[in-house]
Amino acid sequence: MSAELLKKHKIRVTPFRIKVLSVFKKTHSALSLSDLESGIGEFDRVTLYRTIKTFLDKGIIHEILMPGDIKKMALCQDGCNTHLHDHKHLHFHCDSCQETFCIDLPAYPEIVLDGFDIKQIEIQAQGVCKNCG
Amino acid sequence: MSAELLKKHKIRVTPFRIKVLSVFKKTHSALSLSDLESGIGEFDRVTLYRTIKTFLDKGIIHEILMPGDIKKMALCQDGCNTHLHDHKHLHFHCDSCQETFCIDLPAYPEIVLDGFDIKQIEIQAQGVCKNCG
DNA sequence: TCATATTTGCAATTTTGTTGCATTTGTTTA
DNA sequence: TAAACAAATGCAACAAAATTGCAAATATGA
Repeated sequence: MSAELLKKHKIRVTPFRIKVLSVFKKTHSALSLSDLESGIGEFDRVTLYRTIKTFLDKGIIHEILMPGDIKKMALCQDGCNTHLHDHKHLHFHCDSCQETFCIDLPAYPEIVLDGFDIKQIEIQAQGVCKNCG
Repeated sequence: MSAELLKKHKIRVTPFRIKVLSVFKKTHSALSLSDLESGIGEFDRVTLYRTIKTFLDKGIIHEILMPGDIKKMALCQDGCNTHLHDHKHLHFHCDSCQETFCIDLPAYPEIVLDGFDIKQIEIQAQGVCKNCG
């Protein structure tokens, strides 16, 4: 339940935040800013910006940036919080339906670069998704 | 030489484009929009936007989007053109010096997802680079 | 060198994001 | 359950970033 999620991250439960979360929960793919805007209905732009910022800071949602200036957001996994975003999944963008999905990977690829200390790896994939293929 | 690069992609050789390319060639890391702006000196913003758009379209440069809303650009490999961007490298962002590098990989990870037709994979890594580590 | 399509630079406009502040609301605790 | 207080909201004003249309300038091929 959305209220629990907010409490877990120690921020207040407000109608607007519940509304935003409900838009995220309604879909299984990641949302762009305009997806959110149209999903919410009437809203104040400033409040939405601040809500998104808070959700990002608290580890409630994460940003997904894909080639072609595509910027989306999706709900985080349970383990995420303000300081740690640990997503053992890749982000897949379908060139056909334009949707972006978070897909869990059984084994996350290991990459070693001599001299570099790699702290985090993100994988972005593009192609045709299960529904469109 | 920069003029050759423009000719190869069938666009006109102009002082402004040469200037922009020279900024790219001067550095080994990827450039943000403001890096470019300060590298060029005096310029018209509209012309810069259009030049970037043209270079992206023609496959002369590619965009790199990293977590934290970091957006940079870098010169493409030889093989790139309007329709195909084939980068067998990963993008590494150093949390210390804030620079972003394209790093060639000897072996690019193979990823298979049941039902999905993966056409392209991009890997973004974060951590501490060779120079800072 | 000329003709022509491309590119540039400017002005105006639109879109996107930010700041400050007064009001409202959620939560804690007595 | 009421009061107290911090957090969140909504509005207005502002600032920054990006886009459009168009006239003038320029690169290129004949």
